[in-house]
Amino acid sequence: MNKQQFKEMVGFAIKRCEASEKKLTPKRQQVFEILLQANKPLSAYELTDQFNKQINTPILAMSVYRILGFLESVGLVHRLKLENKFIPCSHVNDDREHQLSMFLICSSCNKASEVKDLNNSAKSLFRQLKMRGFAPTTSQLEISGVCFGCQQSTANTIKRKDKK
Amino acid sequence: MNKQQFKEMVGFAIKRCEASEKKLTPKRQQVFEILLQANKPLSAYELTDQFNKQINTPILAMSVYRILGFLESVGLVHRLKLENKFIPCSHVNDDREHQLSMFLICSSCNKASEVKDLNNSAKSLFRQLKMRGFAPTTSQLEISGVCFGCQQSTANTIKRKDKK
DNA sequence: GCTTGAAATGTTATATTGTATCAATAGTTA
DNA sequence: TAACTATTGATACAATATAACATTTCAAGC
Repeated sequence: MNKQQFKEMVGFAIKRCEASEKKLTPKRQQVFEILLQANKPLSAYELTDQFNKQINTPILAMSVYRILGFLESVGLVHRLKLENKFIPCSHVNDDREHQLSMFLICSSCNKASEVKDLNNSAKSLFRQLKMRGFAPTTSQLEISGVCFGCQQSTANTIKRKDKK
Repeated sequence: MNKQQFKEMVGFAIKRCEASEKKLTPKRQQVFEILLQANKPLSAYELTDQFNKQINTPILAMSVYRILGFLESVGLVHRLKLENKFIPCSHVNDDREHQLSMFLICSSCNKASEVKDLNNSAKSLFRQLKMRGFAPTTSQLEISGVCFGCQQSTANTIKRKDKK
């Protein structure tokens, strides 16, 4: 994430909080910023450690949990249940209500990306379930796998091995 | 789950372990049976408590974790990440390799059911992702929502309220 | 200015979930 | 029987998460 994007995201957070008349206090903003900089999901405790390394007003894990709860409640952060970690919501410049997000979690590099429900595949899956009597409320599908970059490097590694 | 089904499931577990040349020890079988009887997902500690209520040879949570790990490794138990709980695999009489399971978790009654990927909806979702560069390895989709039974009772409750 | 009430944060304690480690035991094989 | 392996016991501890109450901050109204 470059500086420009970072600023955009922070600006979005400020806007979002103003819109819902909630306060983005310094610590709340700092927690959000650390999550942005991390570039991968962080656990609450990893976040706490990072906070205390970077910022001179110390914070306790308890507060981090509360702040993460707040950020989640205003839709700025998502909690990944597969890993008990947190990532910032990626929908800057997109105030539409979150329909259905998918989180693609790479088991190789541990990064996660939030993607839209392309082709409404997930939506149609949910429709199937509904037709059969189960009414989904999940708004978040978490899928682990291997991202494009890691597939490439694995392929290269194998190639190199072959050459020997 | 009736007695007949229960016996079938236990029989399946025995068969499955024999097939993979692993031992289904008494405790392993008892843990599996408790999970069957529970009729809903249990956490490792809930399972431990239940075990110690029902069975006179006490067990520690540590052992329960190990046994759950074993049962998972032979495909008799699934771990639901959404809730950190465990349920028995429902695929009795079905030795095919587990392709893709979906777990429908009711947030009202807390029961969970494992369903097949009807219409290959999930499969086609995964295909979409693969085409876009992400290779899913998840074999388990967890979806929370409200089951049919609970939808009915909620509807009835609302009706009753309306009458007043 | 002061006060007061609500929201945020600090602080401590504790609950819950999960793993590491080494000892003891049981079951199997030579 | 001896020796090896797998299983389980037992203790400790790590990691994740919440409860409860105290303190601070800060805006609203006097």
